[in-house]
Amino acid sequence: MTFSKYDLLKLENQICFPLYACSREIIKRYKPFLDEIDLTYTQYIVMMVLWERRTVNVKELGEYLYLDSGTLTPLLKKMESKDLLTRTRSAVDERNLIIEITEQGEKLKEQAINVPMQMAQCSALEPGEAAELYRILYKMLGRSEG
Amino acid sequence: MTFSKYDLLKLENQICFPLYACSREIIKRYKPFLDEIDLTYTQYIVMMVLWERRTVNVKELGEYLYLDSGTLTPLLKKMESKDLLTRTRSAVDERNLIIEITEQGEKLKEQAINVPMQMAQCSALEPGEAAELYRILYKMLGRSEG
DNA sequence: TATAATTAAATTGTGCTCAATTTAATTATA
DNA sequence: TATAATTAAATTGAGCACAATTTAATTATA
Repeated sequence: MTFSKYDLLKLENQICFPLYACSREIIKRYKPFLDEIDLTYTQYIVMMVLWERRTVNVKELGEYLYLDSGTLTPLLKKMESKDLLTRTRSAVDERNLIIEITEQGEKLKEQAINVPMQMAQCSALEPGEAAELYRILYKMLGRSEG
Repeated sequence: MTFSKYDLLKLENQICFPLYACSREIIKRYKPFLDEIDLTYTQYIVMMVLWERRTVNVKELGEYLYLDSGTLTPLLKKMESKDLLTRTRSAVDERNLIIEITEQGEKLKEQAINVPMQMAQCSALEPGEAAELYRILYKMLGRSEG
């Protein structure tokens, strides 16, 4: 077996590529389940934050989800028009936009409960592997946990 | 500690979310290095295939990269206009579009060689962790290797 | 061998994603 | 307290990503 400096440029030697491919493949697997509750994947993770916290501002939301206002602003406007959340300027500091879940948004949680269960069926990983994957990914993200 | 059926809906209990976030964060880290050789990340992985194989058709390329013609067609047209590759219908079967690397494209490999080296500096993972991550991701993708 | 079925790209339309810039509000400083 | 610096969202523009449909070529079948 001989090695070349070009080996580093082979697709099979990249760590980012399977990460990128895997992320998109799994999001595709979510699609049929998310279609049933009329959410895109990005809308779904926004709802996850709101189901836990009820209220959050755009900056915090962006930090949680690693998304910026260029992505979030139009997304949140669309979700507001779907009556999943409200957008209100903070009275204390008008630079901040406060996102709050609506009753409709809360209700959706009951239907969404089936999504992670259905997705779990799709995974080919052993529980230990999933845990290890989880740990490594959060290490890469530079957080100790979620 | 009490558990609820809603725990499954918490962002911190998802495996897809850190995958999705991590993928985008790493691609962002590539950007300054890829800017130097005037490639986007998607163009970079197309070039990786061409640096290894010189020639490939769109269907095969899509299988390697998990991308469809809706993504690849405009991408490849742009790369053709940058003189990185040529697009030619197969004489044997005109449904197939043959992508071939140009001399320019070959030359770019010399500059690109620095990209994986520079990226390696950015990684916070131990070699063993990177290997394990790699193994698990390809298992999820349903391939034995890259 | 006409017709039907299949296949490979291209096209269309929707929805992110992000860098860079702008706008408006707040805070720090001369 | 005016002015400068900082901050949070919004805006703009470029580039994917993908589902669904269309077009054109090839293969299978009646």
